[in-house]
Amino acid sequence: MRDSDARLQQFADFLSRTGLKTTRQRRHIVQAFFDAGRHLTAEQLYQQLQDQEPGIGLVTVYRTLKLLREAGLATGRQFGDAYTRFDPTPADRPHDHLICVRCGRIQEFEDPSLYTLRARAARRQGFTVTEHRLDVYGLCRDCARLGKTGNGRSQRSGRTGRA
Amino acid sequence: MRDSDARLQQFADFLSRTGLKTTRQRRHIVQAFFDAGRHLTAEQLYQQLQDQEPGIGLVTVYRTLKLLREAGLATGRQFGDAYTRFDPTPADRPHDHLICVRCGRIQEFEDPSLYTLRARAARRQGFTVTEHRLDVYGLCRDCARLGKTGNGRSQRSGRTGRA
DNA sequence: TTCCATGCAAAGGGTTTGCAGGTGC
DNA sequence: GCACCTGCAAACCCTTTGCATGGAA
Repeated sequence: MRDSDARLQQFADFLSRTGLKTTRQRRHIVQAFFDAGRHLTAEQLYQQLQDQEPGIGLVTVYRTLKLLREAGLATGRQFGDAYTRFDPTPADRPHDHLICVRCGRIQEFEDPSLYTLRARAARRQGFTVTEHRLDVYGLCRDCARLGKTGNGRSQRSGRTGRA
Repeated sequence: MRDSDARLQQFADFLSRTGLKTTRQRRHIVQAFFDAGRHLTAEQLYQQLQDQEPGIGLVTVYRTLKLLREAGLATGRQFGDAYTRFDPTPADRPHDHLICVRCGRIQEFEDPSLYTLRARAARRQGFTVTEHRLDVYGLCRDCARLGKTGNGRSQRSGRTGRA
């Protein structure tokens, strides 16, 4: 049984629990979402679906992703560009991101000591932590190498670029 | 001499260096920006300017903030909502944020060990770090207290809320 | 006097919503 | 059969851009 089948079941449970319905489109979207890679935008997921099940609207993809978030099965993130990117949760352990500012590549990492750090910061200011988001920007190995051999500039697109 | 005067001078230098002009509007916007608090949206800065110097357009505020970023004097950040928020840089030491998911309050903190952490994560994957962004979400002291006495729900507005 | 800057209105662009017809349950 | 769902088009909303007028150097 594929991993996505278990997730699909969880989502179905959420739907019936909430009085909503399990439709053909929702099944396809959720399955594609959990089978797909990480950090997908709604648009990318939509494109991917077109190949296997044309006729599913982008709007329905957005609506289903919203439900997935409400069900606690997906997380939305925003990096430098205009898009919201989605990750399955808690598919794996929580993780943070290294983002290459040149090619846009996104890699993940995990560091338990971050939990100590965030708890310490929060305690000092009377905060109660529920979650965090750490994005580390820089150059990936390949782009750093290119930089040394004197190559060009960023290839990113974002509308509201960072700093 | 106000802190903002020094910054204003830096900005003026940037402008002339780049072949751009120091205008009345830019002076007002930059001064207001450096005199104001942190994490302001373009809209908030615009509102603040209306009081002291009506007739400055929101568009000009956006354009000036963009120049400030290019000059390295401002940084844009995006938290959960749809807005880009701006901070003077490098006014103080770099810092990260605690965001109350209930009332939207934003507090700052700084933890040097984060630099060790991010360097370690990057090294493992061959990344070269240039900067990072850590947002910790939770409840501020006041909202946590309200929560215990059984009060209502979030007051945030965001269009593309997180997870 | 020459560009650059401003302000208005309109366009961009990702995401959400209204509505008429379709479909789980 | 009653809600809920879908897909289209249109609306939203923050941000950017086009254009004609105004202003710095």
